[in-house]
Amino acid sequence: MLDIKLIRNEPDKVRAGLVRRGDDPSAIDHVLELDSQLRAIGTERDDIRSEVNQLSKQVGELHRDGRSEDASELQARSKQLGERERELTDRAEALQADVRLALLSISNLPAAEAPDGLTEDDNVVVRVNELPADAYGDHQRVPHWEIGAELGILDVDRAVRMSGSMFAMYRGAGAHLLSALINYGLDRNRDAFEQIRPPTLVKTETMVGTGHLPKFSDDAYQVERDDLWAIPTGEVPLTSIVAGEVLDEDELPMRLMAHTSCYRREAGSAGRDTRGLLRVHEFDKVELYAFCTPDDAQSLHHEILERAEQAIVDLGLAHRVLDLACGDISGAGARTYDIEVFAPGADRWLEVSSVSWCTDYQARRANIRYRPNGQKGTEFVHSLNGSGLAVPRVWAAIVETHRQPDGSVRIPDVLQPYMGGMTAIAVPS
RNA sequence: GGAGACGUGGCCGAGCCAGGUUGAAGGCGCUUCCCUGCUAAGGAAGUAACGUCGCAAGGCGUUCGAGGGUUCGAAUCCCUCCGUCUCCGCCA
Repeated sequence: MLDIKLIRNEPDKVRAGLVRRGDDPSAIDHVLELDSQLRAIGTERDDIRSEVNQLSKQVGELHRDGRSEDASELQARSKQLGERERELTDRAEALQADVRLALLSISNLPAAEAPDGLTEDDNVVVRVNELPADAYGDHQRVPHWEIGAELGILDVDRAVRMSGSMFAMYRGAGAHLLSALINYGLDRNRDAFEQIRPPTLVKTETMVGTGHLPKFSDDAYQVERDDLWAIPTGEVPLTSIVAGEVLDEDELPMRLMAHTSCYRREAGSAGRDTRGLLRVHEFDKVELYAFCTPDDAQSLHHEILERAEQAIVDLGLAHRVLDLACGDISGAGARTYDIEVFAPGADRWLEVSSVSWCTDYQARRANIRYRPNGQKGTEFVHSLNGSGLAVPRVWAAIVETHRQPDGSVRIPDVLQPYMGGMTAIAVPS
């Protein structure tokens, strides 16, 4: 969430930022109104509390001096003030909740460098490593679900039978390719990122802390009986690792990565992209994450982007990088790059990574701070996240791109060590 | 799942079942200064976060796992929840 002080001091700047996103700037006026009421009531309440504290202290002294009789008048007055105090506290708490709610619904301000525009058509293509349309042979123009069935490496039908639509099951070399991709994704970042294997079921308050609730409750799987939620992304536990903590500056930047399953109900996209692996309820992902000082944020942002991008390039896939327009950046982000790979069989670009710089927006909500060296006090950290590798779509792009005229699928060189030296997945005889 | 013990400031650890100058003793760590060929040792002072008011100095408020309750007043009493530890049971 945004800093209420920023909204107070520079409301026009905040409004301008929201307008760039296409959001309604009047939310700011609402917050300011609530905030000024809250402060007025808070001041009055604090004054009364102060008086009650004074009186109580005096009562204590009287009791100690053996003059308990003289205390009753003070006690009566204090009790009376207490009623008023309770009243004001109730109102203050209600207002506080309102302010927080209003604040939570306001998105992060886009970075100055983020491209203008409100829709995905305004996204700026930063880099393309695209082959001409006629570079793909007919053998590559086969969708992965057909290839998967032919080679016996992807069994959607049986997955659907046991779990319903939009679930998938990998078999044999297909499953091997899946685990290879995961290990490949982790190993390339092991030089700088600490690997985490977090829980994938988390408490309600954890989901709230990262902003995935209540806003996206329809899109998350809930285990009601135990009040747990299946994580929609590794970002949830990774953010929560240091939630509420004050870090030493020496601990920053803190770079974390995790391979987790991710669970999404995809409630808003029922009926869309239902074929194969384009959109599934449960998928594997290697997530890269970093907490850092504001000074380091932009260079880290580019580093994570480069790591995610290079992983795709080394797999021999056509890809492009988009600098998202203000209106297309998700709520917590100030600037986001998307990486898309081209899947020739499905004949479309697939988003495989979204690398976001969240400034201190996420940290403020999750209350993650650090102590700047040589200064007193604390500052909120900046947080960055990006998919190192979203497995199913990359799997799909590999299978389609590297399909050979004889129907076999060549394993990219960089993955062969992860598959016991296997160079291709052959057509069953 | 059953029985018990516990949860205090950056850390350790008093206080809690005698509720009132306890935002919290003492120690460690850290910062500054003094002493000192260097270092070590020693001495002095300082050392939470957040909110709010104020140009500032500073004032006020909140926080002793979380949330409620009792009271003029709660780290201290009561209730609920979360977590940790020990024992028993159960099970990968």
